[in-house]
Formats: sequence, structure tokens, C-alpha cells
Amino acid sequence: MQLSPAYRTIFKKALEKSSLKPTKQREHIFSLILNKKDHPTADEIFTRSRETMPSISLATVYNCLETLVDSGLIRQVNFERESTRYCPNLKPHAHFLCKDTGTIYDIDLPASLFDTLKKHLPKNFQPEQIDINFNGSIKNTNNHY
Amino acid sequence: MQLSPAYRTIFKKALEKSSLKPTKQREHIFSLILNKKDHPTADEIFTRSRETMPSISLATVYNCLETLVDSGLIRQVNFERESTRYCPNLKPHAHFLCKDTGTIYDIDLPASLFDTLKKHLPKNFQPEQIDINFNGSIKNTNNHY
DNA sequence: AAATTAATTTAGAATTATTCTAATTACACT
DNA sequence: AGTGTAATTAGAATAATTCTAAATTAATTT
Repeated sequence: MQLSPAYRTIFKKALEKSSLKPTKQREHIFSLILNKKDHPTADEIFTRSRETMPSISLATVYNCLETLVDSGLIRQVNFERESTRYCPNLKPHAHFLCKDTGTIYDIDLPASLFDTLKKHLPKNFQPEQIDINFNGSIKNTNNHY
Repeated sequence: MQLSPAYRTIFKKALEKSSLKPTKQREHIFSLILNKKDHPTADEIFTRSRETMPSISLATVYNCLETLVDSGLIRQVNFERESTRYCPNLKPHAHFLCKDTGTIYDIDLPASLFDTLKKHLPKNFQPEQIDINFNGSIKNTNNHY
């Protein structure tokens, strides 16, 4: 797992801003999440990591994920109390969980919609984060006999 | 803990629709959530329940909550992987978690906003539920020296 | 009313994702 | 090379929730 030069710069900058070190475990996990754009759990990331970095431990995976989230490089996604999943998409978006397959989809949303949402808060409420989670099923549209 | 006659009817109807029984444990827990309009965890509900129904067990609290959720009488609220909280407000609304105090606030939203959100889904995505969670702090506006 | 059945409640064990602890390793700087 | 700090590691601990199997309750049939 390798980061592209562009992402390596972003990665280093983001960590250095909080005086954290761009270690190979952190880079490995970051690149792994970037390259496969699903929404893996810590455990899935652990399993995938081991394929190319067999010495990494689960604790490190959790540590690195926390670091990456705190540095703003990835986002957490939570549905109910299922395992936390991780998402490299930093554009404003929502998530849709298909209850039949368990797949999570990114739903792009205009920033204006987030602004509209914020307008409904009392004036002294200062949101740092807004999570929008849909959950339902996906109708199969191929059934044209 | 007693339900008002109006709520008792709602309660019975909702359960009977799924051929579930309006037991005293279920009613007790429902009234408890209705009467104190915060967002308690299962464990808080368990503690409160015991004050007036000392024989109730934690497993029953979990069972009853699941039943009430499935019957549409209450909603679950989840922030990250914190304990699930329960909410009797069935109007369309979002939640705001104050990270300083841990308090959860209901944020009323017009139904039209939920419709707008749905419009951004691919046409074959059928949402059953939409959760909107804010998370931030509440600025103190009383600081006028 | 007793017997039968099905649903609900219960206590405690089991599970599972995550966090914690303490020891080891890696790295930057003298 | 030696020191100090941060990061990694293995494994234990934690905590919310679910599971299991037995006991209770309620409803229904005899």
C-alpha cells in the first residue's frame, strides 16, 4: 500500500499540524482506506492490513484510525450500534445503509442543505458535525419482463 | 407509573397491531419514557423502573424497549457508539448532542426538509428512516458584563 | 375450574467492539 | 552511541447488549 505523492503531502501536513508522526502504520491504514472506497470496520481494516503488513496489531489499527479521524483525514460512520466504519470521502455527504445487503452508500449533498439544517438550530447551538444517515432498501429496477 | 387514557389506547393499539401484549412491564417502561422527556439509556431506564417496579430485570427492559421501538411507540437515538438512547418524540426532528454536558436536544424540523433530503437519493433507494444528528457545543449567551 | 399452550419475564452467562495497561520498539536529537 | 519521547504491541479489561434456558403469566380449551 502506497500513497500517491499528492496524498502523501496531505497526510503529512494533517498529522504535523497536531505534531503527530507520519508513521508507516498510519500511512498504510490511510492508503488502504483510500484505495478501496467501501466503508470498512476496524476489524476489516485489520485483516486487510495484515496481508501486506503482517506484524500490525489490532490495537494499532484502532490507534491509527483514531489519529486519522482526529486529523480530519477520514470520517467515522455509525449506524445504530454496529461497528464503526470509516470513510475517506470528505465532501459534504450523507450515508445510506441498505438493510438487505449491509452496504453503505455515500450520498452527495449540496453544502447549502447543511446550511439550511443549521438554520433550524437555536442561535446559540454551535454544531461541529452533522451526520445524516438513511436506512432502507434498494428497489431492483431491472424487473421488466 | 401510569399512562393517561389517551396514551393507553395508543399503546394498546400499537402493540395489538403486531399481536403483542400490553404487559405491565411494557406499559411501565413506556410511561416512564413519556413522562420524563429526556433521552435515557437502557440502564437509566432500568434504574428508574426499579424505583416503582423493583422486580423488573435488565433483560426485560431491553426486551420491552425493543418491542416499543418495533411498534413505533418510541425511537432510538444513537451518537457514535455510545449507549442507545430512547426518545418518545415521534414528530419529524433531529437531535443535537452537546459535547460539554452530554445532553441531547430535540430539534424540530419541517417535514419538507426530510422530503428535500430524500430527493437527493437515487430513484431506486427507498429510505425507511432518516437520522439527523448534530453534535457540538452550546454557547453561553448570558455573559453580558 | 383444571389443563394446555404460547408469550413474556427473568437471572445470569456469553458475546463483541472497543479501550486500557504496561512493556517494547522506533526515531529524533544531542 | 545515549537519551527522551512518541508509537506500537499483546493481551487483559470493560461495557453495552444479546442469548439461553428456566420460571411465570395470561389466554384458551377442555
